[in-house]
Amino acid sequence: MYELSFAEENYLKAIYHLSADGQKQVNTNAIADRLETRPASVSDMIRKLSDKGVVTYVKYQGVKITDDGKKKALWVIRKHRLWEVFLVKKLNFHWDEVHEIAEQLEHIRSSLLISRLDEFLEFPKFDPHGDPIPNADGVMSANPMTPLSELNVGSIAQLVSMKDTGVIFLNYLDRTGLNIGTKIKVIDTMEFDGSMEIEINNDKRMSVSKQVSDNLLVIVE
Amino acid sequence: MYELSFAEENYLKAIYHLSADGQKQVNTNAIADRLETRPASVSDMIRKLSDKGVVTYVKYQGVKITDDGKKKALWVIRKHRLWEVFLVKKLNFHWDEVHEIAEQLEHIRSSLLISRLDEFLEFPKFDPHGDPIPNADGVMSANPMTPLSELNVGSIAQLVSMKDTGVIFLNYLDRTGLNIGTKIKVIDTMEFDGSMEIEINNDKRMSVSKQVSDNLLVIVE
DNA sequence: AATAAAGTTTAGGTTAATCTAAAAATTGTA
DNA sequence: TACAATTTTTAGATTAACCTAAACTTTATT
Ligand SMILES: [Mn+2]
Ligand SMILES: [Mn+2]
Ligand SMILES: [Mn+2]
Ligand SMILES: [Mn+2]
Repeated sequence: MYELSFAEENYLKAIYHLSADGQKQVNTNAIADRLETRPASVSDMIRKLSDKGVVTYVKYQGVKITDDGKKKALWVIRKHRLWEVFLVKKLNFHWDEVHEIAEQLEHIRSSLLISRLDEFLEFPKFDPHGDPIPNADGVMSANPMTPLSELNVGSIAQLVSMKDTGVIFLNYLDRTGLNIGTKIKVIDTMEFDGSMEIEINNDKRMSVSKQVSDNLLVIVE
Repeated sequence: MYELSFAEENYLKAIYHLSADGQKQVNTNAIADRLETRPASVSDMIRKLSDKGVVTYVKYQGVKITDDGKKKALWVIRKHRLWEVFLVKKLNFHWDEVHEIAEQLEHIRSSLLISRLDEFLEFPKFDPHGDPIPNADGVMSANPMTPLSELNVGSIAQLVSMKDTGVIFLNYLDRTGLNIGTKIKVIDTMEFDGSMEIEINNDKRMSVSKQVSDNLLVIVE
């Protein structure tokens, strides 16, 4: 049972992300762009990955990730996202500061470490950017994200991402206490203007306009 | 400002440890032994480290770490030991399971990460093996470890390590409630057999033989 | 002091991961 | 369809980190 090098893991992850969950074939230049490397280096690496059985490869026709490759890519992604949660939830990093560090931490080898970390973080389903965390078997069990505005009265959901990521909107959210991870319960919806009465973190009640609820992406419990 | 590679960091750390805090010169074979590598590889690496100014080197006469090298080694050691504390205190690892994982984590590059981790762990002074954690400037401010047997009556200390790490001894300690971190107060010493009456965690009193107190390493408060 | 043993370095190779430049294949377009 | 543009691969290098085998220094022993 071989182990992938850091570089191989990074390539595999890039291929996975570029392939829309392993469906599409991925072109050499796309990989080179994403990893800020040269197409020639990508060709070299693709040969190696295909020898190891994590991708299939026909010259000049791009690369496709195999089931084994997908499993390995998702394991790296799981580690990356769990570490991001750790950095934000436990070490008080802001969600836009954690990527580079997680890029390093994702390569630490120890499945026991990751299961303990998962437990310590209370089995989060999403990372601080709202991306779902694969489980230990590489399955992303989580529901897809929906705009808050589509929920019915009584629904309980978790804020995981924003469509509008402009400073003005993010500032507004900061002021109101709407952060990624916040629990939201829909108390009421107002027909006439589409605004919504919500309760956040089982505590504070507030009203949000349709414009706001359209831009808040949540996962229903 | 260059950065050391993982391999360079591991060599430098080995040299630091083998040199008794940077005092002594270190021989090629000793480094090779410690890193389970070949003397020829060590010679190669020593040239590189000396080009980078972290060691001084006279052929056939071993290597000596420079002030800059010492600082860099201590930075890696700081990271290693803080991660060990994290693994034991937060992820419930046992102190004898953490070394290999810390050996990987020590190479993660981010000083902000380490200062946040330090804070999260409430600025620990010792790692789970009782070794002192250097501060951000590379200074180990903590008192050195001494065998419990050397303390005077009335001394208060913390159990930080064991000389004998055999299963039989560790089992004995488990049964008696003597764990790493335990607070120990010396109540009395018996001249005739060197045994000691101690109080642990401000609570239970017990007697330990000279053989035991010789093997318990403590830090005096 | 001479020689044997031990320790260390050098010479010459390998593998992983990168690069540039040039060749080859595919794709787009007139 | 022909040819140009784009994409991809190959050829040939480089650097880091290893290795074995052989040469060279230092140290220990008769
Ligand atoms: Mn990475
Ligand atoms: Mn993320
Ligand atoms: Mn290491
Ligand atoms: Mn330790």
